[in-house]
Amino acid sequence: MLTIHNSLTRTKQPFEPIEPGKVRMYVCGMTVYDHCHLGHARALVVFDVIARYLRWSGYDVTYVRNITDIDDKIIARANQNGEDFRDLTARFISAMHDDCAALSVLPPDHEPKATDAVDGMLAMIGTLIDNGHAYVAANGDVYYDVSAFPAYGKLSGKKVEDLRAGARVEVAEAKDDPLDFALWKAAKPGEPNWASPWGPGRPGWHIECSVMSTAALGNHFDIHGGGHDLQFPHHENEIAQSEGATGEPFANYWIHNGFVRIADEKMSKSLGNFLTIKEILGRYRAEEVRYFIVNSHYRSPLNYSEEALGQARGALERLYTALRDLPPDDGVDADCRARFVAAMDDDFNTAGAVALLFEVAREINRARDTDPARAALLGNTLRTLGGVLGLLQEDPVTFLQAGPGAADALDDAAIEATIELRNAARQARDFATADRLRDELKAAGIELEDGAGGTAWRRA
RNA sequence: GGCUGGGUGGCAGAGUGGUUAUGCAGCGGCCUGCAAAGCCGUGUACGCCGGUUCGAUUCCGACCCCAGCCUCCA
Repeated sequence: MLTIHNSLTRTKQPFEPIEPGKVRMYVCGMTVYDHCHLGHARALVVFDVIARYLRWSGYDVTYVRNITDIDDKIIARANQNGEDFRDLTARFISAMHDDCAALSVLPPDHEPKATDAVDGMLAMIGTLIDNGHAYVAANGDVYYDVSAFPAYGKLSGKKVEDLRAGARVEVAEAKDDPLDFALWKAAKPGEPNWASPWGPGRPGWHIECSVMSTAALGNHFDIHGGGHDLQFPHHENEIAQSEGATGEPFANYWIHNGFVRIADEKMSKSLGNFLTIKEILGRYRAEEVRYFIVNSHYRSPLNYSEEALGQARGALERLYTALRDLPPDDGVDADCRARFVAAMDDDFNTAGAVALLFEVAREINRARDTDPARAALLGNTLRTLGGVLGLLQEDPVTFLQAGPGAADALDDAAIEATIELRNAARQARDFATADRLRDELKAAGIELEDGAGGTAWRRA
């Protein structure tokens, strides 16, 4: 039985989909004005794993992850570059897709863009005005009236009075209440804009997600996810908009992933302490990054460090080494599967699931010589369960020989030629020469392993 | 200040009212010409102080410290 920690209730609860066997899930995606950083990678990977696991568990999953392709930052960046905002966003959407592919993040079923959903936003804003949840301000903006939604604060645990007490003073106050937020922003000169009943303008950020989610999944759906920083105000506002407009409950389960930290601080654009996915992939393999993310619980803070990524490399080497030289098999060991499921069913405990992977690897190594059939079965088990986490899908020898990915001093042919020379020396019991050749390779980053079937090598 | 979530062995990171997490690194052994890989063994970890209990890292209370949100943010 799958249990999920629901941000809405702040408790772990059994997962019961609205429609048996089906899961409808919406996750807030990227605002595309720059390259994705490691924090984005975590969100991408976390929800990718959740979608993969739900599917593997037998659910018919509809996974929607949006793209915010119009907002203040996009406009500012496009102006700064002197280009049309559409060119800017097209470029970064493409870059994001490259990052996703590198990290084995599967495409969602739908990936709606805000600029394609403006009609729906106009409709929802109209409904909110009509039913008294929103108002048109003197400056042409349309605001949501927080006081008309008594449940406001239920997701974030905040009280309206507290928020009002802490509210910052706004310049040029057009709102009735500092807590009210923009649904529609009247166009300023030179800004991209769309026609609306309230004059030309553009949508507020929060309304986008209310509209794109319900358009794809219906008014009431199962899971809504996103980064922990979106919980307030973004997700709180989505609830207010959607429930205010439809009168139906919005999402049943809210899932928020924790941040990536660097030196005990949140990694973010605004702090400027971020590493882009591309930068990291220049130094570490994508699978190492993915392992690093999946090796901790999705709600915990994840501290970035060189050492942690280095440990991911060692861990994956162990797993792939166990997978090497096994006969094919298409079975999955029932006991291992059950233990994997028990971990994942406990609020997607990927760290516990990864621990099980290592136990399977040890069993393979034990059975390898004594019970090859069992080793083969466990090998397929390891590969299959790893695959649910998006890991261990490469050919083991390819993975081990590929090394860290930096430019290599020696190519494969040179390595193999040296190994042949060395083995000839070993044959002649000229161990001094053999050891010298091995030392040369080691100096070039190549580790040798003499086995019954010959000499294997890998880049360390 | 209000509201969230944390503090686990050298590092990373799960979990539990009493019995081995797991990985990386280390140490000893086996294997090996020697290594490597692998296997076996090996670490009196659970922020501090009280309380409940036969027994608490695990429950309760106070305290200290850290991060996040309250402004754009995965």
